[in-house]
Amino acid sequence: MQEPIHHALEEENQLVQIRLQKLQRLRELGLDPFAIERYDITHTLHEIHEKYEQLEGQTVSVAGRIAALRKMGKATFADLMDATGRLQIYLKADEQGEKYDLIDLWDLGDYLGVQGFVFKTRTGEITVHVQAFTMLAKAIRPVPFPKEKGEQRWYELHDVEQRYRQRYLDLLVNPDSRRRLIARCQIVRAIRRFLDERGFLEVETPVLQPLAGGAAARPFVTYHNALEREFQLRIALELHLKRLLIGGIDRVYEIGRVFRNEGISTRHNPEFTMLELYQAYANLEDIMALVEDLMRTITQQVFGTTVFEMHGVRVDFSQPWQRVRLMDAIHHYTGLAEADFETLESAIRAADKVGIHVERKDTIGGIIEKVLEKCVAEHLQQPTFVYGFPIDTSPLAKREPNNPRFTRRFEGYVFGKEIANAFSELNDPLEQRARFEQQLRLRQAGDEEAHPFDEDFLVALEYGMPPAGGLGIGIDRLAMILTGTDSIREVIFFPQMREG
RNA sequence: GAGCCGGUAGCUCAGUGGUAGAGCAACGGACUUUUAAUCCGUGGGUCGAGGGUUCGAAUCCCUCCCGGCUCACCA
Repeated sequence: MQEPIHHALEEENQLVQIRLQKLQRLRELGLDPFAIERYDITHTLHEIHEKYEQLEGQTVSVAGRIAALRKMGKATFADLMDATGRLQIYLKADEQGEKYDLIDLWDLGDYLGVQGFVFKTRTGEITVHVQAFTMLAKAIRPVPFPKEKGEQRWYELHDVEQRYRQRYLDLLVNPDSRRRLIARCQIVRAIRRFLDERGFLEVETPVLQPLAGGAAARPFVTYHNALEREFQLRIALELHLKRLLIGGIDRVYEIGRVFRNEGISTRHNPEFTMLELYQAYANLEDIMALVEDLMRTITQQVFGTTVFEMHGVRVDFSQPWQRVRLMDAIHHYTGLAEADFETLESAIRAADKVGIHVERKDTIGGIIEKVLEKCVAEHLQQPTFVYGFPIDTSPLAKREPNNPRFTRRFEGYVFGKEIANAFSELNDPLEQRARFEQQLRLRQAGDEEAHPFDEDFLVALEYGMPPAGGLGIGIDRLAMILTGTDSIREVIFFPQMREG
């Protein structure tokens, strides 16, 4: 059953009723704000501040939402807000005549276009002295603008649930949220610019796939009516981008949404954004250098600094990253030696020593990665590449030539959190087939999240893939780290919520 | 999925068995360079939903819904 549709008009809410009456009054006066289609502005609100020296005394036209309103008898001050900032406006009763009474029909949140001259009040605030004004749209629900003084705010919209469900209000009234979410978009833009300048081609690959591969995760399943078959939503970008590498696009990337049918938490949203890139003729060390360069460049571009701080830890992305072999890191932080992970039995005993519960489906590599997550990751506060991942959890990476139980794969850690995953990509079709077969055995043994066997991809590989380095970066987690937040929901405009 | 915490006015929050409150916002009034404007006054509530205990429930009990945190899951 669908819920009955609620119209604001039907609401008992007194605050809404009052605003509707004001709207009605405006309409009776022939000033219907919703009849307005355009309003010519000469400057953004920020530009008035920025170019004050030239604009002083000049007539300008600006528009924005009323974010504060201070009526003091026959003089009125209001703050307008647009995407670029805020600006005070000033009106005098004797200049406005009977139009001055229209101010009584204004509410916080209404859109106003004004024309007037720029001046400074005696307290020094840059202000537009309004000669003519037009309401451009009305808010018929109260917009919870807080009281502000400088950086201080009172009665801010705090309720996390409301902030996520009604993100538009959060953006409007919480400058921190606005900055954080915009920063995320700028990070993506900076990454694109960085890769484009280096000759990478941005592509789009299918979201609907017969078999979602390229990662270990449970997919969402959907159904195509005309084809009368199920499809899965992609869980990674990898296998299609490699097909493009095979097709001769030597530097390729995609920034796209992937979907994993798993739990929701402060670090997990069922749909999230991945960057994956592939560079022909490059190896793991090239990708490390690329990550260092990428992080140095985008932090400088977006934040104007390469220095970041979180929970009291300072990192500087202008510096080279540390490089440590995974098994060495485990030895360093747990005392466990590589030899302790030779067999499944010994690996289980080793995990037990450091208090890690091992599940039936876990492989040696799975156990090693658990040790990494539980015992090592938290120590990797400074930017660090951990390399040499176990083969059974890295079915798409080349083997280390001298140590075939491990692969040419690294993960990048910052502030104890993984933000990058890269390999020298496995391009041997025979070995790839064997690795998929191994994954198939894991799946048959009950590991729902083992990599699926993708015959179509193997066929492509058999036509020849160049040696290549590949990289995956979780954009959301990168944004979390660079904006200093612990919740993925703070860097996603509309995070997944239960139906409320 | 488990544990803990929370849901009261538009917003932020008090209120642990006895007539639902405060600040801000709203409304009315005063005020022609204010800026958390100020001053005087007024209205505003399905206390998340349902059930129970009780003379009496925002408050105690049960069930459910929604959210947060932690854990589990999730490379």
